[in-house]
Amino acid sequence: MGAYKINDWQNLKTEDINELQHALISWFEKNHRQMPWRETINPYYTWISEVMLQQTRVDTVIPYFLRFIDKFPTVKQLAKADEEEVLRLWAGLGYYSRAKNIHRGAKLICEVYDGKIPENQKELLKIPGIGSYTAGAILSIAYEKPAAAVDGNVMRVFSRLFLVYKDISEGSTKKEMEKLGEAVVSATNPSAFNQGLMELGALICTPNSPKCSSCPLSFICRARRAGVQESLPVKKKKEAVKSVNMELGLLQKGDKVLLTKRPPEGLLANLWALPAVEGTADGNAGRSIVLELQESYGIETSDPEPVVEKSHVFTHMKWNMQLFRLKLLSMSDIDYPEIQWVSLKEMDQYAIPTAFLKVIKEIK
DNA sequence: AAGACGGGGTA
DNA sequence: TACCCAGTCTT
Repeated sequence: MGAYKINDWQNLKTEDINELQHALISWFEKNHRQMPWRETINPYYTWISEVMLQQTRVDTVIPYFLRFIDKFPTVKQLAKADEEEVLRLWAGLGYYSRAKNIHRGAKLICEVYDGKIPENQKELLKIPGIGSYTAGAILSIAYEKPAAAVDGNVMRVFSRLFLVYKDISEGSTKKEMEKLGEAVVSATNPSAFNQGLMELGALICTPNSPKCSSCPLSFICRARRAGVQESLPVKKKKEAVKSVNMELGLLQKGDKVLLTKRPPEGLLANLWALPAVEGTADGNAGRSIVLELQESYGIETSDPEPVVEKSHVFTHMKWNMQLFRLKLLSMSDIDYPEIQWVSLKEMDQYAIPTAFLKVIKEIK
């Protein structure tokens, strides 16, 4: 069985494409899951939900989406919000640059497009946080335009349907998949077609143990015919995660804990967290965090007392967190906006990443 | 082209 | 533990 060549699809018969479209769309109409952003057609809802869904599961997104549109029902209200508030509603969802981008995007849409989300790819791609996938999703789902919306699910489905052995982690493969997506998308119902591909990838054409016996497209699936569905798509192995050592300081005043706002760039940017210093795990355990608090905020403390050591694994990084209890001796009178004493009850008023929330709650 | 960037589910 | 995922931006 030879590898599929993408150009083969340009030779596909119109009837075959029609058959694919019809089978997929009718399957989607019958079998799709209910989601809050599917109840009405609202480009703002499509935009917010698609950004939240980037690298994130539906079940995780739903409560965040509902809170978000409740607080910011329109683009204009989002544009007027404080970034701090946007970030607070995003806390726990991960990839926090998405929150920053969506806020910047709302301002741009209000300033340049009078609060209306653009209807063409060129303008959509100018909005921070919208790349080729999200632009295609908005065009097809919110505006019924026959654009491709190719994400990881769709690449998996395509690689199996058309027996594509090219590595899907390569940029060139994604480009070819998008060409393919444009070639096969339904002109009459691009929304159901694109969502159908993704829903199929999520429910039937899963990464492991695909449920081919329930698949509405098994009759045209070349991987299924060849019996190789389990070994597709081809994807380059990821590098091993690198380890990062981090010292955390635990300072308590009554029932309050000291939190610091993280720097505006890099990991967990702009979120509130325990005071942290990266890159040290040596014989002088805890010394760096004492120094950091002294130099940055004029906080004098007693010697560090080890409390707990925890590791937290991110996608490509393993944090080794060493937590030290520090007794507060004195503080300067200067009011630093980037440090706060916060009680456990007040924590939900701050954008605190899950990794830190877990540590803090464990201590209390 | 490669690296940075969270978190939760699953085996 | 290791791998997976409804991606985008920066370098």
